[in-house]
Amino acid sequence: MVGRPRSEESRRAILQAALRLCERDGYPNVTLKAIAAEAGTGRQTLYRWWNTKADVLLEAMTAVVAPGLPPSPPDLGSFLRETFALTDGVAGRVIVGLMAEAQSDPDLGERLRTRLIGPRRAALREVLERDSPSSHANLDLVVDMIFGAMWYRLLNRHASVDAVLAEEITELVRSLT
Amino acid sequence: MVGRPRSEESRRAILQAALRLCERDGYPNVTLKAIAAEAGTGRQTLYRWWNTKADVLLEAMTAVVAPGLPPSPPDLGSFLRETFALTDGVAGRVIVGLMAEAQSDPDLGERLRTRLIGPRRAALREVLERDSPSSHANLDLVVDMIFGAMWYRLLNRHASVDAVLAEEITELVRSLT
Amino acid sequence: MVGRPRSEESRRAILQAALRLCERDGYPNVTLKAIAAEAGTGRQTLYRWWNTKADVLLEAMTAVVAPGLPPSPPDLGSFLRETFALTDGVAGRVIVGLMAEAQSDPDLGERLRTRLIGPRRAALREVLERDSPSSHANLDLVVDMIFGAMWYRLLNRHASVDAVLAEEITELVRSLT
Amino acid sequence: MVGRPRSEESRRAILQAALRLCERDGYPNVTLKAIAAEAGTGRQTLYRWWNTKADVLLEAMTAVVAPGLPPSPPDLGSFLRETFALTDGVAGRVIVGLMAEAQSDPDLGERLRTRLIGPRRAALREVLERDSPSSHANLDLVVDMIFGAMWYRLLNRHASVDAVLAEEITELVRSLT
DNA sequence: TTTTAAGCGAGACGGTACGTCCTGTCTTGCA
DNA sequence: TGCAAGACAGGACGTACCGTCTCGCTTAAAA
Repeated sequence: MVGRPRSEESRRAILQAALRLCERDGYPNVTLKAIAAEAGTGRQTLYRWWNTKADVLLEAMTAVVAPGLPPSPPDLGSFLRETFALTDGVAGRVIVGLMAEAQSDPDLGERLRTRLIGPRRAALREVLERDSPSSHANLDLVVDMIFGAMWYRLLNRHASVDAVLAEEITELVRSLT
Repeated sequence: MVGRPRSEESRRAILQAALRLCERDGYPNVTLKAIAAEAGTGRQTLYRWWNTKADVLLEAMTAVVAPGLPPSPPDLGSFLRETFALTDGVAGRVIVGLMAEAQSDPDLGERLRTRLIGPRRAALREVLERDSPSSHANLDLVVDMIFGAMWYRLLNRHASVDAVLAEEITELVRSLT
Repeated sequence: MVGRPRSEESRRAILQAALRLCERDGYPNVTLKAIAAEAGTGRQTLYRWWNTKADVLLEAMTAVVAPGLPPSPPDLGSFLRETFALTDGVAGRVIVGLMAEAQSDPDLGERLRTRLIGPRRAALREVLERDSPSSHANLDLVVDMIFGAMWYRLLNRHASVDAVLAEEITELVRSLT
Repeated sequence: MVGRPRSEESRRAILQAALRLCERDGYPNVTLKAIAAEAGTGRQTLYRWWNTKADVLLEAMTAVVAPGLPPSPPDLGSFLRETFALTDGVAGRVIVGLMAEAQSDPDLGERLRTRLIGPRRAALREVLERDSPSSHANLDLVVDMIFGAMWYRLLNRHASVDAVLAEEITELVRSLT
């Protein structure tokens, strides 16, 4: 038997409620109970489709972040500017929260790499290959150092992740040529 | 009047128990209750001297990590090799857990920067100034990119933080000259 | 919407566990934690339906004591014999514990009077009115002195509350005629 | 060797602090910790001389109540009036609290009977023997019923323990003659 | 006069119950 | 069969009090 189909309305309500609460309370202070309450949905409905808070927000992120990214990546400067712009606001807080949670949940780490981090690495690689052919030798290292600087600042908050950083990195990479 | 002095024995037992449990269960799965039980101490004793799990482990880290670091930093290669070596084992797991927790606890973030991250940044800066004078222009950016690569790999686990990475970074920095 | 209904099974398990522990350890040594554990129930389930240990045992008493009492009270002698018989065993210990606790909890005192003590007073009054019409003048005082003697002995334990006491009181009341 | 003698000042401070807190917070809400703090004394000093809260207050009562009682008991009416007058205020609350606590502490019950309840029973007996010789037959029962009515009202609070009650009891006892 | 042993206020110690919160599962009736 | 509601067992949270244990300091009788 088939029964009643899944409520698309509930799904959207849950994802939006999750983002709203992350914005208001910060990722780690959000609970599944609160998400369900905020979404006006039953708790079981949430557990039926996702297993953890991280699952919910990972889906919310892919639904939100993906559209905001350039389909065919332009030059390094714009790529970094656009990427860094996305880390401002909820998205940044959530993705940092997911990364933090992944430290104790290897499966989540795997999904994070596959669905969020990996594609961004590939995109940066592509841009670098096209834009700065000389750095080919250690391309992966350069990718690590660029995104590393971003993550390091996002986590440690000793400096901001903004257009200035994009410009400085672009210049430094150009000097590698 | 003075009252009974703090038990140094309990203090050490708690710090060691905390590290032991982090090694066994992973930072986020450790509870203050379990630390007290493992240390054979009362729960109130723990709360008397620390407020949170993060406080306990921050103190454990400064007590453990500090002695393992070179007092006067040598050349860049050895500095990175020794630094990266420390991230292997419990210390790495704990410091990543602390960083994750700091995302929702600004005060912890501040203490982390002051007591752990900041001093390491200063040390790396010093090494770079002495070792690679040409990179002075963007010294802070270079520091961000080096430690960024380390953090990025520690968190995302797409590659290891080891002597090979130290070597590759050293070479790349030399090419900036 | 309705939600899952209350578990009648848990309710009974808690009431019985409470009585069992009172019998084993004595009313004041029973804790809500231990009741929940003994009943195999969660602590929150207990707090959902009752606020205090006294509430649990007040309900347990009304469920246990009420059925053991004569519906239409017979002559004074049998009334006292049956009433005194109930004070033997757990019921006596629990009701004394409740009375003791009511000294620091006025609301509990009120509930005790309404649900346990008051009805017994009314019943004794009725018996006296029918059985010893001459004592009408100070009926409330006589009630106080009869039940007072019972409580005084239950609390101070200088003598037992048994059929002998019932007989002696009956004779003395008859002599008031 | 002898060492420093006990501080009589601390002893008095503790007893007074205990009574003060009983008046303010009610016997069961008073803790030994709070008594020590209120008395400005160390906690160990308290434990050195008494074992429990009940011990402290039992001593406070005998020191306070005893002087307030008639050395050679007069007629029944005045005896009851004076006795009932003592139950008003802290003394009543404390003695009820002690009686409540004695339910779970047989040793305390024994001390209570020996030092407080027993002497009062003996005094009432003596008064009755002199004042109402006819009730000799069941003297103990009459004592139980008189003090019982008092205790019953003190505990259940359905009526006050005052001069009116003293008068009513006196009349009723006279009618037994 | 000096010892010396006990009492003193202060307050940390290991332990345990408190009442609250969230987790993941379950059981209702309605759609 | 999905869904909102909400009760269920379980377990960590941070707080309070318990009775015990050191501290450094009095205090007064014994040496």
